Amino acid sequence: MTTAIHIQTLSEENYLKVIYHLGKDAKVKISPTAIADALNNNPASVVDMLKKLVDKKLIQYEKSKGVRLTEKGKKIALLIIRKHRLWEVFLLEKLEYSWDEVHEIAEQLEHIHNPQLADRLDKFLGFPQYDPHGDPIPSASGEMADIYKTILSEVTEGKTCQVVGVKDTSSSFLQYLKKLDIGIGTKITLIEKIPFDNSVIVSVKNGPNTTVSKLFADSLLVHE
Amino acid sequence: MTTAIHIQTLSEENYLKVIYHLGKDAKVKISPTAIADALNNNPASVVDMLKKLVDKKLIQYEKSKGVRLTEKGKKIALLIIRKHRLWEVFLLEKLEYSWDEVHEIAEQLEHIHNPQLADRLDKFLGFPQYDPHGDPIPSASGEMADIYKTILSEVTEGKTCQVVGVKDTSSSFLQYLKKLDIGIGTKITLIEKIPFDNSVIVSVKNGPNTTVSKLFADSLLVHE
DNA sequence: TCAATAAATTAGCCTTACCTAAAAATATTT
DNA sequence: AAATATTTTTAGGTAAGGCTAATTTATTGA
Repeated sequence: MTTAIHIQTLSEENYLKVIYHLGKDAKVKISPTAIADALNNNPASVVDMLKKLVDKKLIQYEKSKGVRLTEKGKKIALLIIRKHRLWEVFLLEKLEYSWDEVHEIAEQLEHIHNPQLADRLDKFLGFPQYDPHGDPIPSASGEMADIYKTILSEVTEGKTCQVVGVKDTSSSFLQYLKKLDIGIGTKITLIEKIPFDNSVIVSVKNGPNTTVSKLFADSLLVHE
Repeated sequence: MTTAIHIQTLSEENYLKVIYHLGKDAKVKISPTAIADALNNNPASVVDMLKKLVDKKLIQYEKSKGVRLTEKGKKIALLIIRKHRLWEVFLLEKLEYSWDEVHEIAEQLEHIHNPQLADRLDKFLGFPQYDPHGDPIPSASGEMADIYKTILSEVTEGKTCQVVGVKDTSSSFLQYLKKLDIGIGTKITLIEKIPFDNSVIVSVKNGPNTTVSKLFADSLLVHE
């Protein structure tokens, strides 16, 4: 049976995406209010839309259990997230946008509909596993790798990690990164943590040791 | 004075684009009915929208003169056309879509908003001058080259031209093109036209002479 | 347990961008 | 110039997807 993914409206897609994300990072009940907060709109509007999504069999909704995506809804949500993250990689790597600019544009691009688009983009980009914020890109079949990213300051002494993103996108931080020659994919070895002020001694690209502050180490997202 | 290009709705952008195109290929009066035909909607709806566009100073409308774009409206229309054609190049060259698939996806992509997007895409693609249908890509400043494209059968004997697109996107035609090793940018020299059946003798990439039918020569778009 | 508070829902409105049907204005023919 | 046809415009309506305000239902905690 071919479960054709019918085209959703932009608004429906945003609801599915938000519901997916809310369901991810906590096993809590997903309420209309939570969705309204995430979408920056009104709970009353959410209730309307939830009815529509239930009718379309994209979600299940019982006051007791809150909102849950159906398999169909989850599939669509994951495809949107897949497209979002792939486009982010494209914008950063090919169009030279910066980390803090890609998200907003990807919010628009994720809604472009075409059956082959995600897979072709994926191939063109060389099947990236993570987006510029270090979040995993769902596979064509809708599987998503675990998120291993942490902040540099939590890496074990002696371990080498790879930069996947930043938590701070201020230009002063980004300029400092540039000065240290750190970008996405850069390998950093954590040499030692200094207990006194929690600063961290690292080696960038196996180069000479450098000391960075706790603030810095807290702002850099890495994969171990 | 910075004439900020305010964001238009998708619908407004489509009106501006259609009005631009209608104004291009004929010096005729652009009427609500003509616009309705082009957009596949109702003249009554068009009249509504024309009022809105007049209010926004994107068009001028007098029953006597019909609709005309203001400078502001023209600027926006050209930017949308620029994005459309750049995305078409991207889809064809980078994502390996075929000539007949790119238009529909570009119809969506042309509405992605970001101040730097068109220019960055342009640079990434190597500043292409024409899209896969042989239509000129407006420059960043909103200038558009003339359209020199014609069909192969109208090329002068002895002249060499370059393939810019196809008029027929049937798979039988596309397969035949593949067999003849003809793609976008391929150089073809028109050796001789046969009066009897209007077939045409050509040399592809300065290779051996081949004879193609009038139907074929009418279906291939080229630049002289 | 029962008030107090918070969340969910309903009811009624708004805007956008369409629609149809009818009326008004223009064009075209004869 | 009148009659006919065509366009344009007006009037009133619809579906999406928001909104506020009021009501109902749950939750909490005293």
